[in-house]
Amino acid sequence: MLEERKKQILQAIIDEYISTAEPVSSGALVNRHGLNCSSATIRNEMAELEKAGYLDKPHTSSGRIPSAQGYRFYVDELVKEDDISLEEIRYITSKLETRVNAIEDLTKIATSTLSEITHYTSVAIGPQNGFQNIEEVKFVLLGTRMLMAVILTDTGIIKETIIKFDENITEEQVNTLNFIFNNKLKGKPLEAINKPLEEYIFSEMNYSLAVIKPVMEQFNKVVNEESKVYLEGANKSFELPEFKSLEVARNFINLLDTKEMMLDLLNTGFAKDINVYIGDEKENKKLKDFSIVTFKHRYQNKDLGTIGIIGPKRMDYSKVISVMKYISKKLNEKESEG
Amino acid sequence: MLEERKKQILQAIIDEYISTAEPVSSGALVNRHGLNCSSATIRNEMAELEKAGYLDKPHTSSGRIPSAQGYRFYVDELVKEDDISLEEIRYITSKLETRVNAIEDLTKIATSTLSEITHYTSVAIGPQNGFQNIEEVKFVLLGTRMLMAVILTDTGIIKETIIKFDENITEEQVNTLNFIFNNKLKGKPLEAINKPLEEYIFSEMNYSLAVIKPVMEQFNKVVNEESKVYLEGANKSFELPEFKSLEVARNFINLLDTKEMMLDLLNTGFAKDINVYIGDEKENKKLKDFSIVTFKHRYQNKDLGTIGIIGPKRMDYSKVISVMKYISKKLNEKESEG
DNA sequence: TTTAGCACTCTTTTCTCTCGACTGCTAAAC
DNA sequence: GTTTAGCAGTCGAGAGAAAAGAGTGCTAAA
Repeated sequence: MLEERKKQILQAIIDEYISTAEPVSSGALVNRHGLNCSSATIRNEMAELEKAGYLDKPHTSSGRIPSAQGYRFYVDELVKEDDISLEEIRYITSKLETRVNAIEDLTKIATSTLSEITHYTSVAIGPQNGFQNIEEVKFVLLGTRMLMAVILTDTGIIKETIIKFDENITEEQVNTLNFIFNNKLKGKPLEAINKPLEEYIFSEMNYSLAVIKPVMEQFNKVVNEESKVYLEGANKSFELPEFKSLEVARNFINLLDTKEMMLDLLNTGFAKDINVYIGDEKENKKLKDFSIVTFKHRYQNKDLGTIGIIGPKRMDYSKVISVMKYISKKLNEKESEG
Repeated sequence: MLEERKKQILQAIIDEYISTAEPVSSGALVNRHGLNCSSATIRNEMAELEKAGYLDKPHTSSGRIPSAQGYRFYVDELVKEDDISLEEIRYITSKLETRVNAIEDLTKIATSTLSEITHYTSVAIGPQNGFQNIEEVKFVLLGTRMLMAVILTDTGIIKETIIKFDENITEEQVNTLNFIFNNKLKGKPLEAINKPLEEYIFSEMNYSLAVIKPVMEQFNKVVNEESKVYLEGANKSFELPEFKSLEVARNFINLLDTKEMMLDLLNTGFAKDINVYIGDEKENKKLKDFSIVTFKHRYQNKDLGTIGIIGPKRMDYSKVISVMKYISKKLNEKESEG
């Protein structure tokens, strides 16, 4: 709907603003981007782009900055999705080739690599419990009054928890627990660990309450606990000019430090492979100065967690999206091998 | 060595500065603290305290602020060690009564409680591996090609790790592993997991390399991995006036974000129960504007980790030290019970 | 030894002025 | 019809000056 030249100019303005963080003037555009017209022509076009809502002006006699709508158009239509160098590809590949034993470690490596390459702050959370099925449950006696329970799910995520008892536990009791829980839970979603199960075991199995009660309590905790938030490169954001504003810096810290907020931000809205939320598109006032880009760490359509970047609205979307696409692809390949 | 009145005045100045963050004038002291003399007298005393090195003056016509030496004297001689209310005692007690299964969880609860009460940023790390002895090692088969190894130490810390294999593992092999490792490691310090052990098992036990190699690799990782840094209330610090300075804020973020630095800060120097490092007393330029107060989470002289507070030099030492003392005591009682 | 009083110092705030960067518009050129 | 040169007008950033205010140090008296 925008004429070709308007698109070009809009792209040039946003690119310029992304790299300088300063309002962009008509003169600067003509100088630094190969546009075949004069600054006066640019000024006319800019005025129209502003009228159409793609640009803002901090004050009458200043250059233009992109509006929220401008960024949105840029992300939807103008972004380069292969803005990634050979060197970066090599670096990512080498990082992701690290042999890991726990799948969460792979998410962590991907997250820190993402931050290293983009120089923004990256975050990750594990998968939501809801979408995981139990493959196996194992109880192990530690000492005489302590059990470790290990729950293996079909995503490869392993949850382990420790259960303490007031009386000694026998090997036989451990075996019974193993039998009961595998019998009832194998193949079921994690949510099968709930009150009805507890009641069933109490009544039908007629099994010692002193043993089963602490186990169920702890299992419930594991199922209901929030996933951990993994954060990388928080300090990098503080080098950016927008963080000179105390309010912006404080909002940022607040955001990162509020686990519920991070979980909420990373857990909603996955219409596309890569999802971009510009400013307060997520209806969160604290986000007004920031953008969030997320993708799901997936394997065979199983959710292994969410990885994201949180940075200034003026973030290098092309680079971030390109790198994410590549990492996402590599993660998938990696899983398939092993 | 300081006359009584000088001490009183120094205390009043530091108390005042701690609560206002503004240079303290002679007038303000007379008004707000019950000193039986005029502002002129105070001015004379202040001049002497400054000459003796306890106070600084930002500029000729301003009030005084404590110098590093002033804070040091305050912490060593003037601090109130029971600056804790009944309400706070109740809150701490209730928090620490939470039944936990893993000891690390207790450290975490203590850390977050500390931050909640003092309103400063608190940090914690687990114990150093060096001081722990192995009580038991257990291998558990998960699926067909995966083992979980659990190492139980005498501090109650449980380390678990996952080991993946390229070929199937039999129950018999698991039993052999359990036998070998318990045999060699029970009662030994964690560091017994090292090259010589590996070589011994290779040569003397003549046990399949395909099995033992991944196990030793993963064990080595566990023994050598750095402890996790647990952080609570980073955003609270940003409400403080000193964080209006961009440089201070940046240094702070940098500090918290650099794991090695945090480990270093929390792992050295435990002459007393509670250790206070004012400004760059720890020879770290980044700390110039901050103070750190730490204590060891101990049980029967076993190190269960370190808990600390990192805040502005102008921190409420009396409150921080009092709360820490109480939490430390409670942690000890708690362990003794159960 | 303490205190009142006052001159002096230095910061903070406010105001004004100038400089410079851009824009928007008009009128001419293509 | 579109593009461009030119120029008036707008606004912010920065420099300086001036005034206000907070506090000290010193002197001399209590």
